Amino acid sequence: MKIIASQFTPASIDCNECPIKHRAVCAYCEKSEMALLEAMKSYKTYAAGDPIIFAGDKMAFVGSVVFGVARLSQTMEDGRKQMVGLLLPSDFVGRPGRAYSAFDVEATTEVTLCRFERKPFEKLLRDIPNLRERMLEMALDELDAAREWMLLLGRKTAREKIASLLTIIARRQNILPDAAKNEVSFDLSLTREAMSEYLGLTLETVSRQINALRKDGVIKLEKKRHVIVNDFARLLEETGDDADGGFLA
Amino acid sequence: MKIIASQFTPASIDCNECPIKHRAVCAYCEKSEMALLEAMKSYKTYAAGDPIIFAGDKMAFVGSVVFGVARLSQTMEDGRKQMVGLLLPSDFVGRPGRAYSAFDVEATTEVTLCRFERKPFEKLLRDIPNLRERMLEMALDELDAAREWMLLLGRKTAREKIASLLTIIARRQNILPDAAKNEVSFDLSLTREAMSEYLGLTLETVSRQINALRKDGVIKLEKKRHVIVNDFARLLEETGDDADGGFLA
DNA sequence: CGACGTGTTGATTCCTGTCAATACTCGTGG
DNA sequence: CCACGAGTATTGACAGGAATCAACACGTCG
Repeated sequence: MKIIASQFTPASIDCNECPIKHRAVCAYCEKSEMALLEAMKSYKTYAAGDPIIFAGDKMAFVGSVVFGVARLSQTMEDGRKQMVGLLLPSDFVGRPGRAYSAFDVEATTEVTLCRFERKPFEKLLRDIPNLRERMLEMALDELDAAREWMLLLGRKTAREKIASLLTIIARRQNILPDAAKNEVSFDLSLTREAMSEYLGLTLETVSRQINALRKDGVIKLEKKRHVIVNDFARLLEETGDDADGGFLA
Repeated sequence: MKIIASQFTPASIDCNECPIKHRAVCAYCEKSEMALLEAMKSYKTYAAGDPIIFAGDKMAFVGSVVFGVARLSQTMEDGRKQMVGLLLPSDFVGRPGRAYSAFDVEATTEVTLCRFERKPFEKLLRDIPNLRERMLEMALDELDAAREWMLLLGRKTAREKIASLLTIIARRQNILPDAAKNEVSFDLSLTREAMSEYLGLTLETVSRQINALRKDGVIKLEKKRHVIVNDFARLLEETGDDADGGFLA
């Protein structure tokens, strides 16, 4: 058995110290409300590749991603697979008001969840306006993201899809380019296969297009998973999106 | 100028008589809460093809589709276009908490909206828990629908896409097949072009695949826009989805 | 070292897009 | 009444981009 970092993470975290407290579903809660959540939370860590929930399974809990990357996906009978959600720290897992999961949830890297049993959480959602408000806001944000993703899946070329994914990952890691230095670098926490599931491509096409972008000088690669972008504006052009759309939003 | 039906529809509707009162955003509201909404609502009708909001425009209002079909879509600089929402009666238009629309909204058929000014509506959303609860529920439902749609866009073949769209339209018009007679028929309120925007295809491919399904005896056509399905189970097989997935949900 | 997971690269196929010509439908106006 | 035109839909020929099938390279771990 591999030794994984989680074995050294504390069994629990003080909510005041929580790295996602400003963006998670609890972000708007007041002290007294936090106490209610804190009383019922528990942490669980999943190894990279482990399933968290299967589609059709009973959802006993919901929760927030604290560390790591998880993904939401759907699989067709013949094995075709499409990722439909990329869950980074502060993102919410599970759907209140629904007993069974419509999607598979898997850990992509090692993932730590802050979990709540579904039923009690749903009660808090009814009782705490601040919680429900944040939940609504997050759902609407995800809906917007899903719709951007639909444009990518339905209309973009393979090259544009790759460029778009790279900018999305760069943005979500908050490694936005300085006005001063236009260079960014970041890790792809996804394998080529995971990228292909995200983009609706085969992993071969992903590999080819990444290398095409490299050959064209749009990106540089280090160790296959680390990307260096010298000219972020150039990468943005390759996405097919409006030049400035992403930054004004 | 063409004479349109809307010129004969009443300027306002009593909420008690509203055809969407059980499913719209106001569905959970009590009498006193309905009164607040009723005081601020106004109706507006748009002709088929008319824009309702442009992406980037200030959103002065939000509202519910009462009659007709509208669509939410995104356009790339070079004209590629992807529909990202199909809005049928009771569906909500606009995003509370956001001043500018991220998407284009257009009337596909003639559409009547029950509109609320955005700012006052947002205040009610804060004040009326029943309203916020329904709003959250609708947002989560739309998110699930968007994720199903992503599977369609990313992984399904053209033929599967068409079959899927037909079942979606049949379901949303609540023309589910009787256990007794397995035959359903319904109108496509979408042009071939609108279908292509929904499915991430060209209109030529849509036309070809519809006719392929017809030649294979899966569907029959009347007047190009009316579909008759003799064997709904057969159509479901063509979608690529799990045979029973849709019905258990 | 060998096995496995991951990634790259090549040859080929085929589905869908593109370009183009031709019907069909429905109003409008001569 | 028929001709005309615009919008919608079908059909064909062809091209191209991504999928498929297959071989091989790289790194890590046992």
